[in-house]
Amino acid sequence: MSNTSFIDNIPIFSVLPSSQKQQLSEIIKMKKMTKGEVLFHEFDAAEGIFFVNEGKVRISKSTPDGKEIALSIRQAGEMFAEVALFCKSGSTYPATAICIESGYVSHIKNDELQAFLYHQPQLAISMFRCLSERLRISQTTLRDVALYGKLGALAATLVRLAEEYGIEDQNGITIKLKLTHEDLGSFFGATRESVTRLLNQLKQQKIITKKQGYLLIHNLELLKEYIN
Amino acid sequence: MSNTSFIDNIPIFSVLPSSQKQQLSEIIKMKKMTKGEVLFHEFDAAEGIFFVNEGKVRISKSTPDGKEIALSIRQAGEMFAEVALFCKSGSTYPATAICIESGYVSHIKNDELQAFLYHQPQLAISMFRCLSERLRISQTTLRDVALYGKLGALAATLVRLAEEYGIEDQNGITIKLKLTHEDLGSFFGATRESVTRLLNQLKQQKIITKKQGYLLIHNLELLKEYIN
DNA sequence: TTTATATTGTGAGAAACCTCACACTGAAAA
DNA sequence: TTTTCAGTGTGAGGTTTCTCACAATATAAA
Repeated sequence: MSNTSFIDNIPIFSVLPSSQKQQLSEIIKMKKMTKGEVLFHEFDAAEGIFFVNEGKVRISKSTPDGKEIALSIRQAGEMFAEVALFCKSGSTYPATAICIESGYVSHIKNDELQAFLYHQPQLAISMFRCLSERLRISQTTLRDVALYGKLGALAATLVRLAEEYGIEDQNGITIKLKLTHEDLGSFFGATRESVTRLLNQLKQQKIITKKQGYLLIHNLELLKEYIN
Repeated sequence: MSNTSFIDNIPIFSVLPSSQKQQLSEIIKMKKMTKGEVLFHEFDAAEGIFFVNEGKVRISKSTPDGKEIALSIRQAGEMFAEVALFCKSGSTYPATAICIESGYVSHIKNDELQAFLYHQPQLAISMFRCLSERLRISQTTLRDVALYGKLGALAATLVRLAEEYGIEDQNGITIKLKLTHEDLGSFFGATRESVTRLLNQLKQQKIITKKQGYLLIHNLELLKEYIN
C-alpha cells in the first residue's frame, strides 16, 4: 500500500520511524537503469546521493590515459556517491558509476537530503558510520596494493568480494559476480594476463576453482594468509 | 581568559557558538606528546577522536611482516582517528598514530562527543565533510598507486605534501617536513633506494631540489603532469 | 548447427622495481 | 676537532609484472 516499500529494503533507512520514511519517499526518486548505462561520470557536478534498489553498479576512477581502477560494486540496499553529501557547492563526483546489471536506483538531491538529515540525527549517524567504514576499507586496500605484490592484492580482492558477494555451500564460497580477468585486475591495477597467471597459481593450490563462470573459493583461510 | 583558546585554533570547531565551545572544553582533554610517542596502535580499542594542537602526528598502517604505509601526517588544527567516531562498540583503530614532532594533542571520548554532536548538527556536518574529503583523498591515492608507477605515485605524493605543508616563495614551494627517503617511500610503498633514484630523476629535470634538508618544488605543473 | 565475438591461456622479451652490498656525505655527539 | 651514525648514492643482479603476439576456448548470435 504505502510507497515506502523500496525504502524498507535499504538498511540504512531502518533507523527511521515509518512517518519519516513517508516523508523521505517524497524526496527520493526511483528510476530504471540498464546495463552499460552511466549514472554519472567522474567530474560531473555532484547533485545527489544514490541507493541501489535492484541490480549492480560499478564505481570506478580513471586516469586521463584510459586506465581504470574499480573502487567497489554496489548492490541492492547499498548507498553510493555518499561523498557528494554535504560537499561544497560546485563539487564534482570523485568517481564514475556505471550500471553493470540492470535494475533500479533511487536518487535524492543533496540539498533535500541535507535538510531532511538536519532533523534526523539518527540517520545522519548511520550515514556517518557507513562513510567511515568505507574510509577504513579504502585505506586497507591502499595498504594491500602498496605493500603486497599483485598476488597479495588479488587475494585481498577475492577475500573482500567473498565477504560482499559470497554464497556459501558445502563446496566453498561462490562469488556471485560475473567478472572477467580484466575486471578483477581493475580492482588493484593488474593486467588481464597477470590476473590469468595469478588465478592459475591459486587454482593449482586448490584454493579456488571456476564453476559455471563464477569463482569458487575452497580455502578462504589460505587466501587470507597471503595478506597476513 | 577562557579556556577555549585552543579550541579556537581548530577550524572544524569554528562553526560552534562560544557557549558551545565552553561546553566542549569540558569534555576535551589536552595532553603533551613527545616525538616518537605512540598515541595509539592499530587494533587498540577505539576510544576516541584526536585533534592536533601543536606538533605533528603520523598515521600509518602496517603489515604483519613489518612493512608500513603512511596514510597521512596531521598537523595543528587537524583531526585524526575520525574513523573511531560512531563506530560500533568494540571497534579498533584502523591505523597507528605516532608523534613525529613534539607538541600537544586534544582528545575527546567517543561517547561524550557523540552525545555532544547529537545537539550540534552543524558540527556533525563539518565532521561528515571532513570524513568524505578524506575518503576522496584515499581513493585518489589508491588510483595513483595502482595505476601509475612509483614515479607517478611519488609525484602524486609530492603534490599532496606541497598542498598540505608547502610554503611558497620566489624559488618555489618548500615542503616543510623533515622526511627521509624512506619516509617518502612509505607513502606509496617504495624502497628508499627507489625513492633516491626517482628523486634524482626529478632533480635532473630541475623539477625539484633540496634546500636545507627540505624538498623544494620548482615546477609543480610538471610534477602534476606525471599524474595526468 | 555454424559463425562471430569475447574471454582466457601462454610464451618471450622488456621494463620497472627490489635486494644486497658497499661507498659516500653531512650533521650531531664526544 | 674527531668520531659516530643516520641518511644518501650507486652498481649489479634478481624478481615481478607488463607488453605484445598469437593460440585456444568459451559464449552469444545467426
